[in-house]
Parts: sequence; C-alpha cells; structure tokens
Amino acid sequence: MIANVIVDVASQNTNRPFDYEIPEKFEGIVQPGVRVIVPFGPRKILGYVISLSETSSFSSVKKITDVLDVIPTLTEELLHLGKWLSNYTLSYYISCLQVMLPQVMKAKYRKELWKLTDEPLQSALDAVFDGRGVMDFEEFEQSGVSYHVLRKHMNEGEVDVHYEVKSRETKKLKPMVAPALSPIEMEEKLEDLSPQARKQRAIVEYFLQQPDPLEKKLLLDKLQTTSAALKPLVEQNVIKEYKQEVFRDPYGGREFKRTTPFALTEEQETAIQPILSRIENQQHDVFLLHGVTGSGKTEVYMQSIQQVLDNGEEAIMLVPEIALTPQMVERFKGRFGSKVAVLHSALSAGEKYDEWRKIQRREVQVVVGARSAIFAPFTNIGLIIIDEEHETSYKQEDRTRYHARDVAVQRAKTHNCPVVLGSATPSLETYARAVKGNYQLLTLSKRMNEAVMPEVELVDMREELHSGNRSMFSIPLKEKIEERLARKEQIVLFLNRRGYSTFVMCRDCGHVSECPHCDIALTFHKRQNRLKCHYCSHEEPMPEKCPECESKTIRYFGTGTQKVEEALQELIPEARIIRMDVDTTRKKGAHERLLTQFGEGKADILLGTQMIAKGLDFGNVTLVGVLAADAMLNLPDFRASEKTFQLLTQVSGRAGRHEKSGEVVVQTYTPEHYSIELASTYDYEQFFQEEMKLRKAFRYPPYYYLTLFTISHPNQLKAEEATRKITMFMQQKLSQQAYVLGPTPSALARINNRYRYQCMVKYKKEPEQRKFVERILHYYEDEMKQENGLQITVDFQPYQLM
DNA sequence: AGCACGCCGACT
DNA sequence: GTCGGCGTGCTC
Repeated sequence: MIANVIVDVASQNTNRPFDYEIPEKFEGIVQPGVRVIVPFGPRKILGYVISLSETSSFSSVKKITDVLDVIPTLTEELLHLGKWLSNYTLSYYISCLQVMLPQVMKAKYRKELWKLTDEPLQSALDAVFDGRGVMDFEEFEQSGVSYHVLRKHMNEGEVDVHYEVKSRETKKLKPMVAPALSPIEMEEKLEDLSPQARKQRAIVEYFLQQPDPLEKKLLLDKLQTTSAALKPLVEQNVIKEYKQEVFRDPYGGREFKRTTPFALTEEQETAIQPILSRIENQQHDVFLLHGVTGSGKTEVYMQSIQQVLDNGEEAIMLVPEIALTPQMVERFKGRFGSKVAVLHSALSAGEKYDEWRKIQRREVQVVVGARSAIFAPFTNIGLIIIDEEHETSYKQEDRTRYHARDVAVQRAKTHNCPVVLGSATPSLETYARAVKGNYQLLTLSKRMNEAVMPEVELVDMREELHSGNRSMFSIPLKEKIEERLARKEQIVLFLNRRGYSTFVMCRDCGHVSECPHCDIALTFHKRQNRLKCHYCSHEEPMPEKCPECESKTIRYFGTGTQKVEEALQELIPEARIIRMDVDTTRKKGAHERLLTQFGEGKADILLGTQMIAKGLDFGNVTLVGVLAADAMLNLPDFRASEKTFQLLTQVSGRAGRHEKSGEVVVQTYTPEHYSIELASTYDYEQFFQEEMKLRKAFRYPPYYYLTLFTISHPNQLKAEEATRKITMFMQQKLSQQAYVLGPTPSALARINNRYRYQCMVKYKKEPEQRKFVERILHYYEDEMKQENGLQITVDFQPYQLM
C-alpha cells in the first residue's frame, strides 16, 4: 500500500503529495489524516497522509519511518476543507492544514551529530565532541571545524548527521490505581494478608467496596496512607498502577452556576423557529440574526444549540477574541456544563491543545472560541453560530488570509446545517445579502426586560473649544459624570485610541520623532520614558531636546488612555478609576480581575479602549461616554464610517441594560457626519442606505469584490516597478468590468526598511482571477526566495488596507 | 524550506 | 592543489 503525503515544507515545488510505502507493521494504522514521519532527501520530516493508493507512479518510493497518531489528526472533511482553503487563499496546502490545528502539533526538528566509533577522531572534531557521543549540529557549526573535515569522517563512517523529528505536544499524565484481580480473587487475597498489614487490608477492602479506578493520590489521601502500603500489593499483582492522561482545564475547579433556558419573548420565538426547523431537517441555510444590543441574541443561540445537542449533533459558536470574556464563558459553561470546550488566545499552548483533544475525542459537543475554532474537528456539526458577525477579527490578516464566515458556510454546506450570523450592526456585505434574499433575515428590535436604548447626546467639541474649554472632557460629560458619582452609579468611558497614539513633537519647529526604519511616528511610552515603533522592534530613549533645533520644548502629544486617566483624575479627584488597555491587561487574568473589581463596585469609572466595547453587562452602569467619536473616521479605509457606526452602537449598548435607564454622551468634532448622527438614533437601516450609496459610487464592497496586492522591497524603485508590472498584467488579463488600480504607495509606505506599494483590483466577476494571480506568484518565485528580495502578499477580500 | 552538488575565485 | 562562497535543482 502507498500513502500520499503532504510534507511539512511550504514551497511551490513541494505543494503536492509525495508517495511513501506503508511498512507492514503500520498497515491499518496509516490512514488519511494521520501524521507520519517520512524521509525527505537526506532529512526526516513530518507529513500528513491525505489518501491511500494501491500503486505509485514513482519508480522507487521510500518507506514511512514512523506514525504519530492512532486516531487521525484530521478528518476527511478537514482534509478537503484544507484543499479548498488552499485554493481560496492561494496558499500552500501544508500551511492550510497547519492553520487548522493547535500550534503544538507543528513538528520540532533537530539536527544532531552522532559519533559512531569509540576510537578518538583524528582531528579537531574530537575536542568538539568532548567525550560525548552526540552533540547538537549547531555546536559543530560554531566550533569552526570545517565541513571538509566532517565530510572525511562521514566517508570513514566515523560520524553521521542525524535528523530528528519531534512532536511538540505534551500530555499531562496522572498516576492511577485500579484492582488487578476479580472481586473473588480479591476476597481470597484479603484472607491471605497478614493481620499486621492493616493498611494493605484497607486498600483491598476499599476496592471490594468499589472496584473503579481512581487517582493514586486520592486513594492514599482517603485511606490516610502512603505508597509504602500500596507497593507490596502492586508487586503481588493485586493492584495495578498506570498513568492516565489528564486534560489541563483552564477553568478547572471553578463552579459555574447552572442556568436554565429563559422563556423566549415573542420576537425571539419568531426568530428561533426557522433556525430550529433547519436544524431538524438537516438543511443548510444562512441566517442573519439582526438584534439590537441587549435583545437576547445569546439566549436564541443557546436554545438553538440545545436543540442540536438533543439531536446528538455538535455546535460551533464563534465570538470575537475581545468578547470572549469570562462573563461569556460563564454563561455557556453554566448552561452546557462539561459539554463545552473553550478556545481562545489567552489559553496556554498546552491548554489549547487539551481543549482541542476534548473535541477530537468527542468529550464535548459545543465549542466556543475565536476565529480558528471554526476548524474544530467535529464530525457531526448541526449548527455554526458567528456572534458579532461584523467584527474584523474574523478575518485572518497574515499568511493564510481566510475569513471565518466563508469557512463556516463551506463547512455548513458539507454538514447540511444552518449558519447563524448575529449582530446588532451587521457588516454591509452581510446585510446586503440578507436584503437580496441570499441570507434569511431574522430581527430582534426590542431589548429584553423592557429596557429601552439609552438616550444619546452628541456634544460638538468645536463649540466646547470656542467657549473656552480646551480639555478633552466637555462640560455636559463632566456634569453627568459628577451626577452619577453622587448617585453611586457607574460610568464607562471609551477612548478610541486608533489614530490617537502619543507621538512626540517639538513645539518650536514642529519636528516629529519618526522610526528610522518605518514611515511612522514613534509612540511614547511613559513608564520606560522611551519611544517605540509599533511596526518593527526599534526603540530609543525620549530625547531631552529637539534633535532638529535643540529646543527644550519637545513634548508628547495625543491622547493615550494613561493621559486621559491623569486628566480625569485631576478634573474629578474623588473618582475611583479603573483603566483598561493593553498595558494594564497584559498579565494573565488581569482582564478578568479588573472587570470583577468594577462589577463589585470597587471603582466608579471604567476607562478603556476597544476591549471594553463588547460584552460588558453591568447593571449599575448608567452613563457611557465616548471621548472622540471621529478618531477613526479619517483613516484611509473605506470601512471607516461603518466601523465608527458599529463602535458607537456597541458602546452605547453598554448602558442601562437592566432596571436603571442609561445615557450616552458622544463627543465629536463632526456631529453632522451620518455615521455619528445615525448611530445616535440607532438607525441602522438608514445608515445602511446612506453607506450603500457611497460604496456604489466609489465601487467598493458589497458592490465590488476587492483583491489587494502588497509588494515590498528594500529598494523603492524595485518595489514600484514590480507593482507596476503586476498592475499592468492584471489590467491586461481581467475583463473590461474590472478596475485595476496602482501602483500606489501603501498608507504605511515603509516598514522595517522595506518600501511598500499596492495594487487594488475591484471586480464583480472574474472566475479566472486566481489563475492569473498564481502566474504572477510563479513568475516572481525566485525573487521572493531571497532574504532581501521581493515580497508579495495577495489578499482576497482584504479588511486591512494599510 | 533545507540540503547537496558543482562551479568559481582566493589563498596556502 | 585546497578551501569556502554562492547559485541551482531536487526532495516520493
């Protein structure tokens, strides 16, 4: 039998199966989806068996060296999905297979030098071995001994280069004990035991009471004894000791309050019926659940999942990384208990692996996770939910550039199951499809508990400035904050930091400190008093005086959360503030701890960035303030308005979710902008209409699809030239209906000393496009191999345009 | 990707 | 001659 293997070498030439003979001892074990170690040239590498065949068209095939899995790591479905993904993102098959798996399943390679003789080597190499039989190949390379010497020894058969492949995964094992004999034999043994052996007696008696295996430590604790008493029993084969894999449980030992399904409102009932019917009939369909914040989308999700579980099927629920808060996990664990696995980036590599294995071993039926959880190795999927469907984090922005929504639809089609996309502010793409009838639109227009959407007040910061208020807090916001403080209610202040980083500028000559390798201003980090670049690793001390004009008036500008916190504290000294940003939440568990503190009322004001916009649900929050609503509006991104509308709506949704009604203050320099105005009246429909007009006029999605080429090279002319060639080629090949724009310097024109140019394609239908792109990539293959050569990335349906 | 092989110039 | 550097082509 022959195994067709995709090897762990990401390159154009190896992007196809290689054939290997299956040794007799592995017959029946080697099957599609299994990971194997195979000889590849002089080395040994990891590979994935994708299929089996009787014969090979190759004259000589090597044998599989080793098999790593008993259960296939990838199901047949995932193997196919990987192939599809590779086609759809134009990336290597092997990269697609790897993107579906936890990081630890990637192979670790080691290259060693083995000494095969006991005699000393007649060269300097002997000293490098220093009496050892094995050493790291790197040691040899650093020793300065020449390759010719090595070659000579290898020809003499005295040393050999040894390649090793290791799996990174580590399984945690715990010692277990269980009876090794039948109860009757145990009874007999009990009589044989000497009367002095009281503890041994106790152990045997224990297992006569209950013969189930249990953790060794637990048994010894229970019977108040030590291994000393167990040992003779093990030696006499009465008790057996063995190790069992334990799963690291990131939520281990925590009690989750059981929750039971709520009675659905009429609206929820209407929305859930079509979903349930598709689940029942095993029918594929895509639903858009458009529900205002606080309308109870989660309850609809959970009851749909319950239906799936009752049918003996499995469910995947995606949530944006940032919304994967403890509150969210709690709700799911509370409802579905141990049936849930959680996958997100805050877990350690080992924890992620264990959660993944729980899925693989069918120990759970529900997965709640961020983007990559869409690849959960379930075999019987009955429902896929994508919450906050408009979130850009569902798009992977590097290497295998996929959108989880597309993968979800792909998987749902193979499993004949529905997909539910949920959002209060759907992406234009999705809503347009719902309007067209491609997706089924389900609407929840009312909040639960009869709560109303909070009143939004727009404050024109230009007027504030004119009336002499130069601080970042408007008079109305300050007054409302004080009001809440007096009433012992809580406040959430949201700072949209994007485009507002703290940069350093000289007040005399206007000099701005920039990164020497990237075309971007350096960011000031107060704690270390240093300037850092956010795109490369460059950093430097904060200058004492301006490097240009030597003036001492060099200062930092912009509005970081830290600075806002200081200003706020100065303005309202009695306020207790919790600041949440990347700095204060870096440590593990910090995020959760800060939220818990806020929830317990240990602070009055929660001040933070994007990360507080989602999923927070605190009853005592009655005021939400947005400090700079238009911060994002001027970014070079055709989705800027959409993102602003979404963000304002999400943030407003944090207020007045329970009995107490809420209020929102939005500070802006452009209150007349439609995205801000319409967000203040919660008018999604109107916003959609306005935005669609612009998208149509400027030929952007959802009217057109986009393809973005980003080409970079240390030499600016080379980058531009290559981009020009690519642009012309695409212009030539694509139809008249496509628009090919370029070469354009990227909004980030230089990163890490590489100049970046772009070519953008806007098109409606170009079935052959991928073929042309492949040709381009093939054409530049050699130039892309070099370390300082050309770099070309292609993104179909890009979200990040910079 | 990472390795061997082979060609070429520099140096004992 | 011998050594090391780098371009080329292959891996079942």
